[in-house]
Amino acid sequence: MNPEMTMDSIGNLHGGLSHDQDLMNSHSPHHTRNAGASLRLHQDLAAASSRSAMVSSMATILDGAGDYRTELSLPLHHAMSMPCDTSPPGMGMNGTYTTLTPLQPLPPISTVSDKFHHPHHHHHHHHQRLSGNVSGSFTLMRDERCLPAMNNLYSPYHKDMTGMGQSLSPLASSPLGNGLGSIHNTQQSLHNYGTHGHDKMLSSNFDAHTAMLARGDQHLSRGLGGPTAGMMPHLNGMHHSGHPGHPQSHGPVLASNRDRPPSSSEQQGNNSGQLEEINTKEVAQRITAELKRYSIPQAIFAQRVLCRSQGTLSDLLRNPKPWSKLKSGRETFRRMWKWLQEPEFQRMSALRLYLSIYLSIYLSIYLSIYLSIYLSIYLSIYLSIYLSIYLSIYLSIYLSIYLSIYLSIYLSTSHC
DNA sequence: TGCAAGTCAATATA
DNA sequence: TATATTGACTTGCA
Repeated sequence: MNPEMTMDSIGNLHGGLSHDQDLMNSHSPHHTRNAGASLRLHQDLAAASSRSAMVSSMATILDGAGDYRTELSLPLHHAMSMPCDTSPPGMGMNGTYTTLTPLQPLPPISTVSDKFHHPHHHHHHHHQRLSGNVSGSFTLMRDERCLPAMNNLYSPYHKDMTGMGQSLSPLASSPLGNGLGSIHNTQQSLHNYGTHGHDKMLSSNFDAHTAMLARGDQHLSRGLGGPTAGMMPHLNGMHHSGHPGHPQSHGPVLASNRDRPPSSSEQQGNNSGQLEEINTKEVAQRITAELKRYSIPQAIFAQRVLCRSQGTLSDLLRNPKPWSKLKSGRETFRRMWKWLQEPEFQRMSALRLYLSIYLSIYLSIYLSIYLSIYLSIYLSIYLSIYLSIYLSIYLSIYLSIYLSIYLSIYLSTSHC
């Protein structure tokens, strides 16, 4: 895996944003039910956009997938089962609970802080994005979309994060520009390829990849801070948090905690402190919107991307805790965030691969059962008919012969 | 040892 | 059928 390729999106974590603390604080610690109006906005925007071929095929696949929930634990392809099977003694293996067992500890994002101001990184990150966003990430996702791979994404984190925020952060102009802007742009792009009603997964795959190639300039412009750079969520505003024209209070996904006193736990965990904090509410809203947009069931996303249960994901999406209150749960939000940063085709390819494997297993099982039942019924009917005809003919011949002989003998004797 | 965080699986609900 | 809720459990920390 090419570390730089995988980190292009992560690098976008650095932007001129701040944490929308008011929104975060509006949540009760655990079960405040206020998915609320802002989420509705995302959903409305999602509904306004026509679906791409990828979307329709995803929905088709998912609709036809049947009871995938019961199949999620099947030992599928190694790449698919790896996320949760490779966990140390945890819930999936021995029945005991282990918090975050599938998750490997990530190097703190903040650990890149020492490189952050390095002018060298600042000048070179454009090239890194060029290679990573187009080809590198593709290679990654085809083969290692599982969570360990995702975790591995974070090891090059340190290197590629550097300097990202400097060029990107000024582009972050609005919260919608972060998340929904991305959604809209990509949606429109994909729509150009998906207006012919593709029903098959393969065609969808092709379209998605074609669209990705066609959108290469778009991705590049994202990385280079072009007009579409607002698509990328803002990251911590280490360098541009003070931009006068870009207030930070409009829902950044990532925000700097520079302005707030670091908690004791953060001081313990990171010498440099946690430089960026994910706007969990924003991430939750965007994930919700994306899942709805692509008709991705929570169960699939939770299992495949987060290695969590559907209930956990649902709770996190509906009741995101403020970043400052999260502990190990930050990892889950990081994964959501990372997923959001990936190009659509990467997201979908992972899920699609998963579904295709599932469908193959499902169909094989279904066909085997169907054929066995069909053949048994067919054979039973065939044999019954065959035997009945055979027996009737045999008996009739046997009886006729027997009777004729018997009658001839009887008549001969009686005549005498 | 108690508490909070995080998660799961079962169940309820839309 | 997908999503929301809930109780029970593990883990980590003070």
